[in-house]
Amino acid sequence: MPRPKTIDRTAILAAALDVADADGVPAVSMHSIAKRLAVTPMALYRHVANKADLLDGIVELLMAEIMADVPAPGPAAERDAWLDALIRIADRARAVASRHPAAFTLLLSRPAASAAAREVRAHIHDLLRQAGVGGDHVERLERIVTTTVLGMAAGQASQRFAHHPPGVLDEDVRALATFVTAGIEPFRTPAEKACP
Amino acid sequence: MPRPKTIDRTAILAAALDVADADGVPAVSMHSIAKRLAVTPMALYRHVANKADLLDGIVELLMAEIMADVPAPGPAAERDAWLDALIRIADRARAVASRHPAAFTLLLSRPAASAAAREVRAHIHDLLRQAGVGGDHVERLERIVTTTVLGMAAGQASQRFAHHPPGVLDEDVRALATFVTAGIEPFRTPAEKACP
DNA sequence: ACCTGAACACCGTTCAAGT
DNA sequence: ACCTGAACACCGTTCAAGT
Repeated sequence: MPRPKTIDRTAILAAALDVADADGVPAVSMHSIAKRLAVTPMALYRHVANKADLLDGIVELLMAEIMADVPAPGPAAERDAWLDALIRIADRARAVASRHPAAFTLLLSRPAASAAAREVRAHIHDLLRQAGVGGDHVERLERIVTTTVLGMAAGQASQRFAHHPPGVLDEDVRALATFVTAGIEPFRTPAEKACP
Repeated sequence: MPRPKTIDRTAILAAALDVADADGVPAVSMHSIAKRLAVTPMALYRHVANKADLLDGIVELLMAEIMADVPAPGPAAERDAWLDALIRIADRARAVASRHPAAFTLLLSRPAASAAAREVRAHIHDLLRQAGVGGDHVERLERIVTTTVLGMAAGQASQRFAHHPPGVLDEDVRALATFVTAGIEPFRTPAEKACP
């Protein structure tokens, strides 16, 4: 006579994200999550392999949240559509970072091997190809661009740049877009380059 | 009759870095460090405020190691000297990251407010000014460049990019240099720009 | 001044047991 | 199948005590 299921992996990850948002990543523990779900710590091990798996689950959740509502890249409907799409993903990353400032740091400290992470990578590969980036540079450039965008979002959200005056964030975002766009330029096929 | 001093902050931080290198950041604990120093955990609290202070100390150590042997920027002895200097700092960051892959992640998750961190920042500010970056963009661009360089070094060292084929690291480094150089370009004064 | 010892609430994870 | 309970070694940090 099997018991009714009271928790599942989704509920556990959601609770973990709640704890991280409320009390920081160090407060994320099997005990604290279990308490929040009104369950014994050991009950979690039926749905989560161990704590590392749990943290990776949070990363997966954040990645999925970044990609939510981002349409798959069409066949380059308009010229420079790739740039708009890239900026939209960066904006979403910033939004997610400000909603989950503490948890967001995990994105840079853990390998991004989940399905959601691979989806984000594949998406950006497509965009870079549309931008005319040569095949052997696509993955390399994706790593660089992703690191820069996620790193800046994490840094702003987690107060790593606490020393700099607030209120200039908009300008920071614009500068980042300019930086990334110009940084990609040398990797695009000559046909796309312009020099007035 | 005061006791002879058996440990100091420097020894504690060195031991902490050893533990992180050997067994990962999660293994860095007051107990594990104390055991390594043949001392009671409580003995550490005379030299370190708490665990957060200890982790910040590791960041300080890594920053100092990055800046070791990097000469202060002279008055722009040669044109494009700034680029060589910037690349040298990035190379040193990569070297430190590969020596301390686990601990290096801390650089991106904790505020860089130590004296050593401020020194690195000031150094890069000077280099960017030499490159002709306008005053109101210098700090902004330093944050972007630092995030990109440290983020890539951390990602490579900590296997965050484990999915990509090994052995292409040299090409990755060259691409990163190209990307950063081109990304800075739009922020330089018109006099320095060239367009064949 | 500097370190020890005992103690606290908390942590990840195990094993065996209950329904 | 799913959860509980007791137990383990470990964790950060306190307080009072030793030299």
